[in-house]
Amino acid sequence: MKRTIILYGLALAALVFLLKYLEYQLIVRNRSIEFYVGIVALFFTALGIWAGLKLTKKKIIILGPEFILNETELQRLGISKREHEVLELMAQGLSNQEIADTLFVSLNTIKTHSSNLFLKLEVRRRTQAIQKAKKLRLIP
Amino acid sequence: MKRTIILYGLALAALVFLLKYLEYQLIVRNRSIEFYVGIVALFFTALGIWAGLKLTKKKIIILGPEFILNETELQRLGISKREHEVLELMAQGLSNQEIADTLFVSLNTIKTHSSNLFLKLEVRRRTQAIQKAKKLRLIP
DNA sequence: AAATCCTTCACCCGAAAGGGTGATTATTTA
DNA sequence: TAAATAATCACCCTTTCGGGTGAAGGATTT
Repeated sequence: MKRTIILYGLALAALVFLLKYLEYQLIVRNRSIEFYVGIVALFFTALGIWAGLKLTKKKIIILGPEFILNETELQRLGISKREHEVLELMAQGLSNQEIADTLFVSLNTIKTHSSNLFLKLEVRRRTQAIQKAKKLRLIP
Repeated sequence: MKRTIILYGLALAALVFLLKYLEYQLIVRNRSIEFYVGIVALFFTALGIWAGLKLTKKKIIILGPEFILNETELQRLGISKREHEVLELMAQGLSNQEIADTLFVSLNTIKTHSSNLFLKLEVRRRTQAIQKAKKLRLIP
């Protein structure tokens, strides 16, 4: 930030110098006004681009990756709501028994859901299922 | 992109108009050159800022989150190189047997490594280990 | 009403994962 | 040199996972 302020100061100093120099040139030599105006235009266009870059850089870096559920893929794979719930809890590192307790159903039910999930996701292990589900943006 | 080109064209047209207008003003009225140069400077600074914004916007949005290994945390937890390797393969959804085959060691060795990993990461399952390792930026 | 889908649960079995203990070898450190 | 650390492997045992099959009840669709 300090550097930015210093550079702005230098740019203003350059502006004063440029104006005085052009004024001198206009008297000594005989060139059209457009020529000098063109130079000023070029100089300040460059200055503006630089300023524009400075202004945006930091703002855009703040942008974090936000999760948007890919419902299209969810439907394409035919994953039901309950299966999706199980998938989410699975991704949170819960065991089948813990998932069963969380959803108030039996362990066998969760086993059925997870087996169906593996078939639909075309994987063999829960770690792979989590990986693939994250890749397809089915879970955060 | 088309809009940008059109706007650039409009800006150039405005430049020509501005120059001619200033030329006329310089003859009819009696103002200093600095005044007109100042106007041009302002105009092109604004134009430059706008151009700068246009140029950066799309390029910077492409920036994805890049992985920087948290070696401090790695040392704090006392995770060795080999254990870290196993952790990475684990996160890729490989089974212990597959990890053993990849690293050309026995299944028992991988079991030892993974057990030590779970102790150091204070977790009970590999899914939790992967979760925690990602959170601590030990793996991508 | 019949077909389909979702959810639930059960049983069996084998494979994988995880916990504990102990041991060897090489490298590094004190 | 002795101690500590890292990597390797083995054996035993329990828990968890995953595959296969079957089935019952409810909701939706045809």
